[in-house]
Amino acid sequence: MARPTMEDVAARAGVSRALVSLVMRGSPKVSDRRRAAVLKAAEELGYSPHAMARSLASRTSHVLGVMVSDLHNAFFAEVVDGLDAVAGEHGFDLILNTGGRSPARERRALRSLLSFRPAGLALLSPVVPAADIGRAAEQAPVVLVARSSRLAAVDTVNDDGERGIALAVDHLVSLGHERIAHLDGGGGSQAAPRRRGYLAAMAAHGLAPRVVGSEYTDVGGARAVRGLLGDLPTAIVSCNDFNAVGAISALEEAGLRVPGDVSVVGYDNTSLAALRHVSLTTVDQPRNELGRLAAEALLQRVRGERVAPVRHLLHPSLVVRSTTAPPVRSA
Amino acid sequence: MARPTMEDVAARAGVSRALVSLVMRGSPKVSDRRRAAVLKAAEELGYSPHAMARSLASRTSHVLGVMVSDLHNAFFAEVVDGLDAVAGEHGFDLILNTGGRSPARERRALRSLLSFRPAGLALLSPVVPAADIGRAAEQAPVVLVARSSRLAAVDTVNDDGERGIALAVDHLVSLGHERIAHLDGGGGSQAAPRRRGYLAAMAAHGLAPRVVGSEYTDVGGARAVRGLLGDLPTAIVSCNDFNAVGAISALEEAGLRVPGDVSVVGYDNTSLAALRHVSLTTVDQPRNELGRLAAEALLQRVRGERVAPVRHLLHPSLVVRSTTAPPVRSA
DNA sequence: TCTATTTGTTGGAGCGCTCTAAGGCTGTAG
DNA sequence: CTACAGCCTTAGAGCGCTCCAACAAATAGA
Repeated sequence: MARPTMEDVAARAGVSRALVSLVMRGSPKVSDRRRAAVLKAAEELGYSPHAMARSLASRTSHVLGVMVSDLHNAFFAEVVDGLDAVAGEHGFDLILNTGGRSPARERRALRSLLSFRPAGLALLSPVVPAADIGRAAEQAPVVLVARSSRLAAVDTVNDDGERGIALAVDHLVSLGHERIAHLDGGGGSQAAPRRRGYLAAMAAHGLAPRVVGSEYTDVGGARAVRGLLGDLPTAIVSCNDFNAVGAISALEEAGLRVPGDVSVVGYDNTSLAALRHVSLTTVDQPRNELGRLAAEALLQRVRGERVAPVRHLLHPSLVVRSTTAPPVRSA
Repeated sequence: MARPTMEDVAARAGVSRALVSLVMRGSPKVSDRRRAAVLKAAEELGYSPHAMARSLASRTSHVLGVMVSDLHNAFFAEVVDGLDAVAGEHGFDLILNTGGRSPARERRALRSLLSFRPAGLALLSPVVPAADIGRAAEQAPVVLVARSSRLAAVDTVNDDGERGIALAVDHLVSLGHERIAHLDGGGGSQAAPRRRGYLAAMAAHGLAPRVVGSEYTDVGGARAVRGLLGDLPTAIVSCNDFNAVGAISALEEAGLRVPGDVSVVGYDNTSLAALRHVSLTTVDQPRNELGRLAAEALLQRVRGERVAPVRHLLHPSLVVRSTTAPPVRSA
C-alpha cells in the first residue's frame, strides 16, 4: 500500500518533480511530448495526486465542510445532495459531520470540520448559539441553511415559509373555504414564519384565524384533530406533511372524508406526500435547490466574488393533489 | 483568516514546536506546568491543529471515504448516519461523495475519495464492476454495504434478504394464508435474494409460488396488482415498502379492503410504513446497524486487527402492523 | 550576428505538522 | 564533587506537494 509519489512518476518519465506537478494541474505550459510521457508514467504506476499534500502546499482547500443535524430526515439528505452536486461540478469534495441537534456535539463537529481548513462551511439547521457560528465564520465562509442569522459574515438560504403557507391559504379560499384552521408546529424550526404566514393570509382575506397547537409529527396531527372534532373547520393547513397525514388519519377514523368533509394541506412535499396512496396537497420546498444555492454562495466567497452577505429566500410552490376540494354547502 | 500555527503557539508559550505537538496529541510525557502553558497559549490564539498537515506528517489518515449512490434514498442516509456515529466515536471523519448509480460517476467519485488517502472506504450499493472495487481495495480497506462480493480483500455488510422474506411468508402462513404472491423487484439491488427467499419459504410450506414481475416503486406495485385482479391471491409479499403501498392503493381502488380481502407485507420498514395512516406490516432492515458494522469492519482493518474478510449478514425482523390478517373463508 | 523575447523546464524553499535521536536538567548515589 | 540515571525538552529531517526564481533552449527583432 505504499503508493507512488510525484517523485516516482518524475523519475520514471525522466523529468523533474515540478514538471509532473504542472502536468497534474493541467498547465498549458508543458510540451506535448513531456505531457504524454508524464501521463504514461503516472498511468503505469497507478499514480494519483495526494489531495492533502496538495492542499497543504498550495494553502488552498477544495473541501467544503457540511454539518447536518440529522441524516434521517429526508429534508437534510436532499440538501446535502444538492450541495454535493454543485461542489462536485467545481471540483470540491464534501466532508460531513452530524450534530445530532445537541449544541455540545455540534460544537465538536464544527471543530472537527474546521481542522480540515475547509474552503467553506455549510451548516444545516444548526442549534448552536449565534456566537459559535460567528466564531466559525472567522475561519471560513459560512452559509446557513434553514436557519436565519443577522451576522454580516454569513450567508443564509431559507425557504419563505410565510409565503408558502399563504399559498396554501389562498388555494383554500379560492376553493370557497372560510373556516380554515392551522395546526401549528410549536417550537419547531420554521414553525414561527409558517404561523405568521397563516395569520397574515387569513387577515388579508378578512377571515377569522384559528391556530391549534400541535407538532411536526403524525401523532401530533392526529391529536390536534381529535381536539377539533366538536367544532370542525372545513379546511386544515398543517405545519408539515407528517402532521397532515396524522390529521387525515384521525379525520377518517372519526368517519369523515378527506377532502369530502374536510380539506387538508401539508407542507414540505416529502416523498410521503407524493405517494398515490396519500396524494397530499402540499407546499413544496425546493430542497435540492436549497443545497445548490448554499454551495454556490460558498463558492462565490471562496473565489472572492462577493463579500456582502446574501440572504436567499426561496419561493415555495403549491402542489395540488387529492386532499383539497370545495367545502360542502351546509347550513 | 491567517490561522495560527503550532509555531505561534510554541512562541507564545515559550516552548518548542515539538512540545506543542506532544501536548496536542495528549502525550503523557509532558510536565503539567508546560502542558498548562501550551493549552493556555493555544486557547488565547484560537489555535486548532491542521488535520491535513497532521495526516501528511504522520502518514496516517483519520478519514473514512464514503460513496453513496443516492442520498435521496432514506436507506442510504441512515446507513451514513450509522457510519458517522461509529467513525465519530473513534475520532474519524467522513468524506462523502455520491455516485448517482452511474459507473462513470462512481469511478470519478472513487478516485476523488482515494486522493485523500482515506484510512478506509465504504461503498454503499455501488454499481461499478468488481474489478474497480478490487483496484480500490489495493489502496485502502474497502467495505461494501448492500452489495456482495467474493473479493478476499473486501468486507461486506448486507441484510439477509432471503431470511427477511421468509419471515414475511411464515407470518402469512401462520395466519392461514396459502395463496401468497410475490411482487418481484426485477433487476433492483437485493431483489434476487428476496425472490429466492420467497421461493424457498413457499416450498418449505408445500405451497405453490407465484412470482409477479414488478419494481421498487409504488406505481410498479399498483400496476402489478391490476394485472392480478382476475385471479387474486389472499396475500401479497412486496419487494419493498413503496411497492406495497402502491399495491394497497390499487387494491382499494378496485373496491377491496386491506387486510380484509387481501393481506400485504412490505420490506424495509421505511418511515413511510411506520405512519399510522399507512401502518404497513413490513420487514425491518437494521440500517443504522449496517452502517455501524461497516465502520467497525473498516476500523478493524485500519488497526490491523484483522486481515481475513468478514461477511456480515444481518438478521432482519418482522414488524407486524395493520395490513395483515387471516384470510376470509371463501369457497 | 548579437541581443531581446518567449517558451519550457528545473532546483529549492516551504506549507504545518510528526517523529527520531540527541540534548538539558534535575536528583540521587558514589 | 563527579557520575549516572531518569525525565523533559528540543533541533532537524521529512511527509507529498506547490510555487517562485532562475535557467536553457528556441524564436524573434534589429
